[in-house]
Amino acid sequence: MTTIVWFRRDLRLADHSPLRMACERGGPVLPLFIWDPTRTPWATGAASRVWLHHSLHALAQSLEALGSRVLLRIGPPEAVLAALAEETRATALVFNRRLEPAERELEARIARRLGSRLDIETGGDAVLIDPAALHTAERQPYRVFTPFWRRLREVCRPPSPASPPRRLVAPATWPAGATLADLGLLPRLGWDRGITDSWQIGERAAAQRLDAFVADGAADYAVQRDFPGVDGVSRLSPHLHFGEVSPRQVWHAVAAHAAAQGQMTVPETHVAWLRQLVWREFAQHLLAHFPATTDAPLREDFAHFPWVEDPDGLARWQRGETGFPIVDAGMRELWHTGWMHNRVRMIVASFLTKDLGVHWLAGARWFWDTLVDADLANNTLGWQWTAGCGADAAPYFRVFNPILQSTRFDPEGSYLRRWLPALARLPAADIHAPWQAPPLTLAAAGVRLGVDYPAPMLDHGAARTAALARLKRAQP
DNA sequence: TGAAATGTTGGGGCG
DNA sequence: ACGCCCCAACATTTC
Repeated sequence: MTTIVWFRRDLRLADHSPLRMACERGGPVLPLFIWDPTRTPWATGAASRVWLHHSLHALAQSLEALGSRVLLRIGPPEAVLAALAEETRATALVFNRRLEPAERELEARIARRLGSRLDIETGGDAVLIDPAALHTAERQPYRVFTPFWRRLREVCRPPSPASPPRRLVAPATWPAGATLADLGLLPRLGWDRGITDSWQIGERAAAQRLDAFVADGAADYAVQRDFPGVDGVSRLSPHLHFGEVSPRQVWHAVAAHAAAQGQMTVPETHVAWLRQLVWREFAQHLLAHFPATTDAPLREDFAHFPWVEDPDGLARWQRGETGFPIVDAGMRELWHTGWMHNRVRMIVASFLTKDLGVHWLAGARWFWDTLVDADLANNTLGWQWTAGCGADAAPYFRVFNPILQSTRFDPEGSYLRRWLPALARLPAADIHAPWQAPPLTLAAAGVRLGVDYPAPMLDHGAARTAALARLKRAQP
């Protein structure tokens, strides 16, 4: 009668459909997490592994508080599940579906291999609304965000989140499993301090962050969200990626906040933030409909685009040594914390794909390895959007000016100073483009260009012209 | 969720 | 007083 609950990117107990299904079936519940080190492509990146380690630790503690555990196993999921079903004489398997191409193929293999032996039931907690349930009047998938958003607001009525189970029936005997350390998720060299210092990981921390932001931060989100030097965004993305909180819970937290203030609808102040949650939804739907876009451009006219081969440029971008402060600050924030403000993500992505002309996949792979919120759907959408080859993509001529963006969105230079201490003593007027600062100002601030901080690696005006020429040629 | 080039307007300095 | 020019501010077009 045992039901296996296979945890994937849904590392929480509240509002967890498979867990609820398992409880309703009665009988023992066997929570399971599988780590597959052989997994390719888009194997979990290094920063994400750090997060995963701590999130699994938190999940294990929560389950222990319910008199249960999480069983850890290592290997290809279909083999692990088959062996475990055999060992435990389990009768059912429940899990949440995922929308990434490799995960959907995996689910299909599991259904073929185990469907006759196990009662398999799945949940769709990864999204607010199933991709098949939201389409244009011509029954096509949406490729443009705004109509997607409008339609979703009309039809999407996600059910109220479920409470976590109060207790779980444990199996009579626990099968042998791996320890968390056996998974080898933490790096040998201790570079993960920046991540663990920057984040509280796990379901409880996610709930606290959500509650705090809905109560205090969301009202100012529309105006604050573009300023990376201001604490104006929720930073919920890694929690959402690992399913420490579900999109449904976010949706309802906003609605509940409105109701508590006597409003029937979502307050206008919070709409801008929900809109971002729906960008995540849009990305998931796009990936479900266009699975090849993780590695190939959605727009066919980009199939043979002349990307520039520039390993040195790529390396300088990765290390935050381009000489453009806003770009370097972003790349250093990423390296240190595993996260980057979204405005700055757009700026650095534009710099890589337009100024340097480097293939968007190189950027996508770097983000994949270094972001704690690395999410295949979001990452694919974001990079293709910036490069101009994706859904609802930026028009080819949209090239961010890193100096202008910096002056506009970090006018005092507070973000730059935080991540580029070498420039901290420069006045606001000179910090965005230090190579244009008067020599006396540089000297007074203790900045020797090329020594304390790099000289700019290129001329943005010339790079922009070259990018426009490349891009214009690629247009249909 | 862009930026630069180009066009237009109107206030103010100045001869 | 008047016309001229400059240029900031804003609008429009173009890439």
